[in-house]
Amino acid sequence: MPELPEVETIRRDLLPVVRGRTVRSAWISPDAPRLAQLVPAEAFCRGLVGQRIEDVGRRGKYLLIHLEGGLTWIVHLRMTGRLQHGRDGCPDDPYLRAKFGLDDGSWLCFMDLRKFGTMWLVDDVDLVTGKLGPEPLDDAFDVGAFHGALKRRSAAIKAVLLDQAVLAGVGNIYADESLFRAGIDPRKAAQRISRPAAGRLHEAVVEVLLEAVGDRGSSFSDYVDAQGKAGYHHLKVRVFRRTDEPCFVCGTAVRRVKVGGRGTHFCPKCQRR
DNA sequence: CTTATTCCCTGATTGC
DNA sequence: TGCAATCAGGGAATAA
Repeated sequence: MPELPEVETIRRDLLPVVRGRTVRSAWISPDAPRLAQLVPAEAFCRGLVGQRIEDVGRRGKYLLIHLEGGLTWIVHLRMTGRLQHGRDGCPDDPYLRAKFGLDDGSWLCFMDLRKFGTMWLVDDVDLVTGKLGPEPLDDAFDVGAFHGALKRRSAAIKAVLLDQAVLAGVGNIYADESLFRAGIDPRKAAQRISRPAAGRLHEAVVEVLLEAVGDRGSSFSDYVDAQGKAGYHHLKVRVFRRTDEPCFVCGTAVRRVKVGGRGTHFCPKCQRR
């Protein structure tokens, strides 16, 4: 499942191969009717053809392909979406939902088993990303403001970490990993997190995300980078999907519970309420 | 404003 | 073994 580190890896992969390229053709599969947002697929494709790619950015889990002339092509991969660059065409994949031909003969290929992925073509990025919280790897991710946001929420800290309006880009994997590193029980009410604990969590989120970016993301199931290769960070996780396996710190069996409707993994000894 | 629940989607897993 | 029910989860929509 692509979270901030996975989307950032794709951004970095795509930037040098698509910058300066012009979209020559666009196709969206009729079996992916929800892929193009706001406008029908045909209008979306028409709007994209002829556009030159100026830059590739990211906001949270959203990939921002900035086009010359002010439009931005926004891609969200959700659960199983993949965005790959093909030198001479797209992979022969039954879940290929869209493909975009570039003026150097290469292709941008979008695969998505579960069809949750979405794209927008907008002149105002804020229309899509306006409600997102701070970027955890920017200076804008301030400890004091973070603790203040937690103070206002009675929900479990795990659920609040997943709220993109509090913090942009953290999903299930990195929420569990960050809480483990900070030694906080994921079920603890966010408003009961002390200032020192909020400081530890702030630091843990940044560390975990930086390490995962360095490892080119985690490939638990579907995620691959823009070349179709897996990341490495799933080999290093401490709790995520390690149910009943021993904690690397204390040996206690990792527990799995549901928090905010999401599978949640933690060490009952290292992470206390 | 908040929180909890449902939905989208399909392959993998679980249960009888 | 076989088939149906459940699970996985990001985020939008909806209910309360």
